[in-house]
Amino acid sequence: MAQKPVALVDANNFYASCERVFNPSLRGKPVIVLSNNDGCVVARSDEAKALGIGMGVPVFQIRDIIKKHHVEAWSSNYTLYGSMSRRMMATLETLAPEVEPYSIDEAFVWLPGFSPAELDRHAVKIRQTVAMHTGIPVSVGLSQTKTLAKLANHEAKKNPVFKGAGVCNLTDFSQSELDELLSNVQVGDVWGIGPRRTRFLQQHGVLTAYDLKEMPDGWLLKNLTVTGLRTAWELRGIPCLPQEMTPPAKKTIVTSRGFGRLIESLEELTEAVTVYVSRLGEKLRAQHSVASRMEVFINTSHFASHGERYANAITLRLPQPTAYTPELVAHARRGLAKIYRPGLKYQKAGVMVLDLVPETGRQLNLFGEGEGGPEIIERNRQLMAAVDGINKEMGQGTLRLGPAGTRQTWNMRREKLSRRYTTRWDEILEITG
DNA sequence: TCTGGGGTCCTAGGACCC
DNA sequence: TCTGGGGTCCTAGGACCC
Repeated sequence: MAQKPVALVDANNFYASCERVFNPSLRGKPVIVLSNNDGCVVARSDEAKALGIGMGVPVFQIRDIIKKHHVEAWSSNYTLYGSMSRRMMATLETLAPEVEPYSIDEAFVWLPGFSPAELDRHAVKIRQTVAMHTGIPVSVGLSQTKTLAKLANHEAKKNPVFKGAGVCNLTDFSQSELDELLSNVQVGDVWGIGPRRTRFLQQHGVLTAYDLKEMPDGWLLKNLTVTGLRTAWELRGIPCLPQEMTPPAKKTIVTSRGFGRLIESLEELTEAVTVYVSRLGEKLRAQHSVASRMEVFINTSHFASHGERYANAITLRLPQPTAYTPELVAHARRGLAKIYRPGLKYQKAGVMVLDLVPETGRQLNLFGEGEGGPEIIERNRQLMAAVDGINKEMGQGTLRLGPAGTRQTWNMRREKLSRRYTTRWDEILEITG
């Protein structure tokens, strides 16, 4: 039976490419994008990779390279990247009926009924159209399963045979040609095989994707659980991973940040947690969910050479499922006060909501007292909808709860932030002649 | 001085029940 | 020495992904 070909379309060096789209002077130069607080490298242009700058390295360790080679180091600008991602996905939607966005910079695209030759042409068209509409370069990998499409995409980026075209189409490979290619792929480069399993597999003589594919099912199940077994089947061309056209609602949502400087007082921690909970409430309401449980966590620095190390978390069961920010804030503050210890220098705080249920499906506490009443819940829901609407239109944080504080001197460092070219009128690209 | 943030799935083990 | 057999629910931790 003929299977449905799937393409993995993945942007090249996405964040660095986004910065270049609006700042052409960065083209041809080594560019890196930094994590929050300008801590680590999270994206690198090809030129930066060629300088030996690794993924995830702390910036302070590569100061010399940055200076010597005039590396352009930019703070991450997720507002910009999110907007560029939506443009990219919208473009893909025009090129194929079945698109599954997988992460901010990649999507699975199903192309039912295409012959291998048509797939080649369509992959080229995808690359050209995305480049034309967004300015972002992408690579395309094609095969019969998601895992093989991922692997093909990796080949399109790394293997000299495919790199020039930026496309690797495995759909017309014979089994022996495919085996040949798989035996040149390190087992650790297979999607789903992380550092831990790579080490384990190598110890057992399983060195390549081909070796993994050929292992007996019983051995795979016993040593790599059912997830490893699925990976091997996918390498054999048997789809085991579902096609998810509409993203399922999230089951947990987290908002957490490291601070721009260490903070000690409960007042400032409370201020930060209040801001995070407000953001969390927005995310929760955006997917029309309410939360039944909440976790609050704080910690000091892992790396502090002085000062005591401390990390703690508390889980609260909410009296009834809610997405009403003032209620979430009240619970978060209560939890924070319980785990706060004075005299420590805190580096990070975060809030998570768990056991999310659909807003419409919640159990209303019909006979509960006061704040639980259905009319009040409905009024609060409308209030939040109004606040979210205003913030969406006027910019995040335009309207917020008073006690969140306005100084926020603990906010993260972003020393070299590009403008929000695509989402803010006052920061739109200017053409000067 | 300086080390990201946000998710999912799977399994094992304990508490508790009949 | 030996000490039921299920079943459910919950949590913690591991492993992986971007």
